[in-house]
Amino acid sequence: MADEQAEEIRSDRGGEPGCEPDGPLGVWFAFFNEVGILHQLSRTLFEARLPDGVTLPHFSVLNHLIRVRDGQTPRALAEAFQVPKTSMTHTLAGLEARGLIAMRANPEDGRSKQVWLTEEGRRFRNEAIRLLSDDVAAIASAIDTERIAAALPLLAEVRRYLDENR
Amino acid sequence: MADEQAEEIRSDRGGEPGCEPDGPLGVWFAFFNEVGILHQLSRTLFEARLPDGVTLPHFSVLNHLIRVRDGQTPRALAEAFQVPKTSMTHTLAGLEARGLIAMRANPEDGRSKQVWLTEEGRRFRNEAIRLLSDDVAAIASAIDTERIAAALPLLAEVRRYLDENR
DNA sequence: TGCATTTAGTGCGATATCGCACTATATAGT
DNA sequence: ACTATATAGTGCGATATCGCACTAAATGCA
Repeated sequence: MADEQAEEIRSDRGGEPGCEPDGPLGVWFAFFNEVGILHQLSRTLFEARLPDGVTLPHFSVLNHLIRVRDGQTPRALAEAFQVPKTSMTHTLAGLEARGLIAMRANPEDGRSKQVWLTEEGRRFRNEAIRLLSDDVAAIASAIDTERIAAALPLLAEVRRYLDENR
Repeated sequence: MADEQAEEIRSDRGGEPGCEPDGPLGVWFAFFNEVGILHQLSRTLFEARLPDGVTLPHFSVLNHLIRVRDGQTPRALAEAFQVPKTSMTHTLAGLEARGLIAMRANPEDGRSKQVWLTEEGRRFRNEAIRLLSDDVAAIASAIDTERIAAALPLLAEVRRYLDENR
């Protein structure tokens, strides 16, 4: 399995014009392929550790509200995670149903709401971090975190480019 | 938006034990966050270019059958992309309905099938590459592809680790 | 050889994702 | 001030994702 994917990534068949994305294009296709698989794997891992019914988008929103700023609008959150508004609406509904957030009218915009963490939401997020820590620590001890840290700016650059050119 | 995410990634709040994943753990959380967003952005971009109803998983399977090997089993494909069997079953059903693949009994295993590209499937995949090329080329001209190529082995390493330790 | 256990693919149903269209509100231009 | 246009959030419905359970076939062990 992993060998087949590695073969796909390493293969350099060249030759057929227009059929095989090689050179720079091939690199980028491989990159996005890796991203897709990494996303799949990490989401599966994280959701296995979170309580039943709690998804990665749930946790990510809670984490974002804590790390970045509480009281953000659904629109801002949707943009932060690059998901459609309706997807974010659905995610927030799940969080609100669990009492982890509260949605209140946005005093600066009559069309809008602000998403606020509840005390339960804060506790929940901290507990989630604890639940995820062992696995993440295991990854950190198996793979050189310095290299990941060094790669982050590049990933952010790609993200920014895609965001600004969509 | 991008600034908020950048702030999240760069922030190093330190201090509260057990509440904030910092140091190596924080780096990994940031990494997986980037991966999730990149996946979202790339999927949206690619699916916007593909014909209506054709998803990234559809294209990815076709591409995989061409680049790696035709005639693979549903199980092998599900493993390659790290998706559940039932998800792959659904994806393949969509491809077969469009006449892009044919599923035939696997002569080596009575329980199994093999997924074969049709001529239409090959043509379709080549056309899809063409449809995606302009955007990917634009990305390649904006961001140093060498750096992406240099990062690929690291991404593959993370993928391999997650795959082997799930 | 017989049988317990495992596995491949899928039917089925629940939930997540997300586009379309809409209402209410904000913004921009005259 | 008025109005055309844009925007925030969501109802609704279609499709994708995926777990559970199952049947049929394969594998491993005594």
